[in-house]
Amino acid sequence: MEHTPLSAAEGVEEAIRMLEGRWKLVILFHLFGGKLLRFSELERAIPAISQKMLIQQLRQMEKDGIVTRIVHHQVPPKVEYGLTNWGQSLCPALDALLQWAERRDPAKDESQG
Amino acid sequence: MEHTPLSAAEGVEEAIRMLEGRWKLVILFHLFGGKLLRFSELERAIPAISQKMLIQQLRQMEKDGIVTRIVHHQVPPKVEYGLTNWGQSLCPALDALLQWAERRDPAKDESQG
DNA sequence: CTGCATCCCCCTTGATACTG
DNA sequence: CAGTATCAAGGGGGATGCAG
Repeated sequence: MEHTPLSAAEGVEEAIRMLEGRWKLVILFHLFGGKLLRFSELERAIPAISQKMLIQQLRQMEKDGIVTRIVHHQVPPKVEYGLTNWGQSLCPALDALLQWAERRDPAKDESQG
Repeated sequence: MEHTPLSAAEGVEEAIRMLEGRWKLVILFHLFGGKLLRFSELERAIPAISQKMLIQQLRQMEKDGIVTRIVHHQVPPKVEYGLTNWGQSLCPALDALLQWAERRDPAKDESQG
């Protein structure tokens, strides 16, 4: 099955919505590599984010099947967040995005035709 | 130069901001392949977008060096939009994103550990 | 046809305080 | 430690009207 620009746009549009928001990608980057991070660890890793935003984005991504939430029933509470297989599979895409981002400075050739 | 998850997040974050918004990716998809589209053609290609959003996102991306604006000084006015080389180089990233998006349905294995 | 300006809504984000 | 509740602010985005 091939994808036309139209249908491709449709498909990606949905994916994009899952990644939208000011913090999701940042969170994902901290989770890549199969790392499991506690709520507080993520908080410390991303100082600029508020608890509300962190939990909100996390929940959203969990609902979308990108991240998993692992609850350890103990005192004090311990909850870890990681990526699902699908979430892990986002790595190539994000990496490509990173490559692109780094192409900004060098060899910037505005002429497109 | 290697990139830590932290610095990678920082770099991509800026790239992401350029792609953020409900319509930018959709617009980009219609422009991939070196296609030049007129304003009205883009409008028709993306019925759900308003003129304001279209021109706004276009301008933004032009400012960011992703798209080029080609004005034909004639009557009636004719303006075409296309991708810069840098914009074209986004293709792999978007394609990877597309691959990811299409992995949703098949082989969906939530178990991540 | 192309593009900009204005008004308006409301969702996202954010700051703070509180609970289990 | 983890998560929720509430209130306030800003910007994204929609509808409409106007101009070159």
